[in-house]
Amino acid sequence: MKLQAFFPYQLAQLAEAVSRSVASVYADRFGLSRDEWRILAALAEQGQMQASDLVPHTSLDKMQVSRALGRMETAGLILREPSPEDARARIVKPTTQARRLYRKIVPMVEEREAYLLQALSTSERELLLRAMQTIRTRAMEQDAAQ
Amino acid sequence: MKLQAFFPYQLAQLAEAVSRSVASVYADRFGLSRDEWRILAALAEQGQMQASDLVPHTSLDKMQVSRALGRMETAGLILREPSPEDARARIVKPTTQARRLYRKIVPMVEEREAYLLQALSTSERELLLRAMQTIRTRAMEQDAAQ
DNA sequence: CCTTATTAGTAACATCTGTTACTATATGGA
DNA sequence: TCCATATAGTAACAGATGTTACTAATAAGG
Repeated sequence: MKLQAFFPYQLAQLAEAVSRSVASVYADRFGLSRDEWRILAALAEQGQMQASDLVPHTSLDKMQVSRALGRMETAGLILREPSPEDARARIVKPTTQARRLYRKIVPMVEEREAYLLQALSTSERELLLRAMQTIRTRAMEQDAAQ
Repeated sequence: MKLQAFFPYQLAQLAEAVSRSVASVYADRFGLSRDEWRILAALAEQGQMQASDLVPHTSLDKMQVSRALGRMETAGLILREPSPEDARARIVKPTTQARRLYRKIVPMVEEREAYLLQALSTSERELLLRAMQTIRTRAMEQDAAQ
């Protein structure tokens, strides 16, 4: 078997390169971790929600969310208020600063995304995204089987 | 911006799902980490080499290689002998046990790989791989620019 | 109600990982 | 030859991450 030709290996390489490329926007320039960036995006898109709702929106686990929120609170990016509906939960709200930061980052990462996909035609892009979805479903089937 | 539709996010999800799926073979069943698996594959394919040569063959950095080799030596998967050509380096050789393990794992991960790609036609698969290569090149351009 | 199970969130510990820097050896000019 | 620079490999520290388990609060069934 040739490792270099092994699909999961190639995919890991690609994902790492792309992740690094996008992180150079939100991490290097704005000091956000990937998890913080995801949470920022989810809150800016969806508005306030409690931490447990961030889990499905960001594909992070609850500990990653809890830690990222702690850092973001310190950095003044979020506020946490008691939930009137559930005394265990707290409502997470992005601050004005967070919204401003998000609006600053979005065009930059979108440009980066566009650049990466620019070499493909529209139909190639569509096929790529469909293939990714298909493969992901298959990959997840297996561990859902446990 | 919709996080769920953001290409780097989707790609990270896919890579994680695929990685998990393949790791369920070499990790859960044989106790290998991803790094150890890559080194095992490189050594089984290419034969003996020194640690620094494993770096380009596995896309790991030298510290990851050093640590994985330490564990693999303990586990009886490799031997390290002084290099006659360079007193700083040591030649890394897979043991018989390692080769046996590798031959056992290969068909299993290949089957898993085949399953993942089975839903695509040959031409779709080719396009996917080409697109992956193209995008990776673009993603790496940027940080090579520093 | 009441007791059992579940959920939200975090603490605490162990492990893993990234980074820096160090030792030993090798290489490449002046 | 000698000094500056580079390379192979690892140690050591700091910070990140995964796991377990805990507290507080809610839900669910008898």
